[in-house]
Amino acid sequence: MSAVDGKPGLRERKKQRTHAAISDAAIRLFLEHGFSQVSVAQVAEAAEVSKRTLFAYFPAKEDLVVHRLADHETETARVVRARPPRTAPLTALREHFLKGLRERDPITGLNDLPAVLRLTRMILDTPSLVARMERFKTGAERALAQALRETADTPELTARLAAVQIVAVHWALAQDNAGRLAYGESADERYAGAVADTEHAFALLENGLRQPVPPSGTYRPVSGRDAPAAPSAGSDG
Amino acid sequence: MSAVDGKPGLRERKKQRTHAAISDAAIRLFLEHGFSQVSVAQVAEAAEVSKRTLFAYFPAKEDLVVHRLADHETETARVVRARPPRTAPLTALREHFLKGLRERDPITGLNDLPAVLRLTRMILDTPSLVARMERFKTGAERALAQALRETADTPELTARLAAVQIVAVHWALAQDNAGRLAYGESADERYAGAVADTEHAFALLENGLRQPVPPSGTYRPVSGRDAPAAPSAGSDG
DNA sequence: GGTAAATGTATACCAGGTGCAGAAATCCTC
DNA sequence: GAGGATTTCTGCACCTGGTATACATTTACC
Repeated sequence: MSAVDGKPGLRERKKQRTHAAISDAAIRLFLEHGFSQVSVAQVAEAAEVSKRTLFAYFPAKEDLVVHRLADHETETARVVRARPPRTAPLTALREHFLKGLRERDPITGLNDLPAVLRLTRMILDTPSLVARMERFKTGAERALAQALRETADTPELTARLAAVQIVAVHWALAQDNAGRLAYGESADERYAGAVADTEHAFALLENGLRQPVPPSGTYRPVSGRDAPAAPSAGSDG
Repeated sequence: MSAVDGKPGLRERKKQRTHAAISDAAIRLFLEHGFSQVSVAQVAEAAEVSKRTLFAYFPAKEDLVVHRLADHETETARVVRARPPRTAPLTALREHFLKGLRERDPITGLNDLPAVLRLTRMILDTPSLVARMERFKTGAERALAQALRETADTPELTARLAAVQIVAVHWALAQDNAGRLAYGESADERYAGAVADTEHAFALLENGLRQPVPPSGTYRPVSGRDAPAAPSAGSDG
């Protein structure tokens, strides 16, 4: 017929449409009735596809949900690789995370659009989905460690250790934000605190856990609180 | 009958015996044929128990393997709580991990008894078992964060961040050791390197990632070496 | 010794996931 | 266009992990 289309080819386009159709049906059903309440057979039926085909597109039920987050697996590594010259990896990562907060990137846990909120909630409430996210963490650690080795001349072990710390902190920050939003706080309300916590967390990464870290310029050694003077901004206290 | 026995009670003893019987049969079969090659029905049959009873003792197949590591979930938290007065949590944790290395505690990855080695290998090679271990990590993080809050007056967020970093580093060190032993190195050969890496890792935790740590020995942070004088001892290079 | 509670068993069942053989669609070539 | 090669989809049977039900057995307690 008309060879107007550029490259993709009908087969390829159809595959993408099927992929999207299955994913959409799955998310819709899961959000409506809960992840464990919906069987893959029901998802397949809703997507007008056989169960066998569904598993050809998604290796497991959990992937119907988390495949959208797969891109983030290499995000930190990409940020480190793409950082401006003479910039420390940690600096680039902090700026990137702060940008994510500003833009309410769901990966930071600071997006309160109803759909995002419910999805986040569902993931955090479903052990098997959390487990799948952990696997992403592992992948992110590996990719980040490699990026540190290749672009910052970080020795093997140091790169690995730095990577696991950084990924763990990222995840903890995001989970903290998500938890607060799930609890009812709005993204705008949470924003200032999220920024303060992020700065705090990266300061901890940079300076170590040895002594309490100065929250914002003023250094308080051992007075017991490393939270800022205005307690409502950060989350400690 | 004879009320000779002290406290346990027959029922209790029988339960413990059944528990052990199931676990032993499982480990034996898994080591012999591989985790995924053995069905829970086979384990139940080998333990002379019904499948239903097996699941009454172990909530999931993976628990047949990892239940022996359940105690370690709260280990770091206990170490922090039991530390001597005026000792920093990190110091206590470092000493404890070093002690584990000396004693070839399997949790450090530095035990090369054939049985331990094969079990470690099996766990690391089986995704679902690794996932189960990750859940232990999460539990360990929570417990450690609480211990830090309660015994070191660490503020909420700081405690959480410190906990995830510490647990991640522990795990990374252990996995590195286990990986090397699985690769053929002996525990005794690895010991010096493991100690050096541990010191390096804890120095990183204490002092932060700020200044790139020198590849070999020129940089001495505060006290003594965080990288050994002989570069071949550690793992960076 | 008898009885209630706990524990174990057999059976059937559900859901996730895979293997297989064949139907159907797409692609490529003429 | 027609035809065959190739890929994809489907229906089906099947396996395994895990659970619900209903019934038997053991243990503890009086």
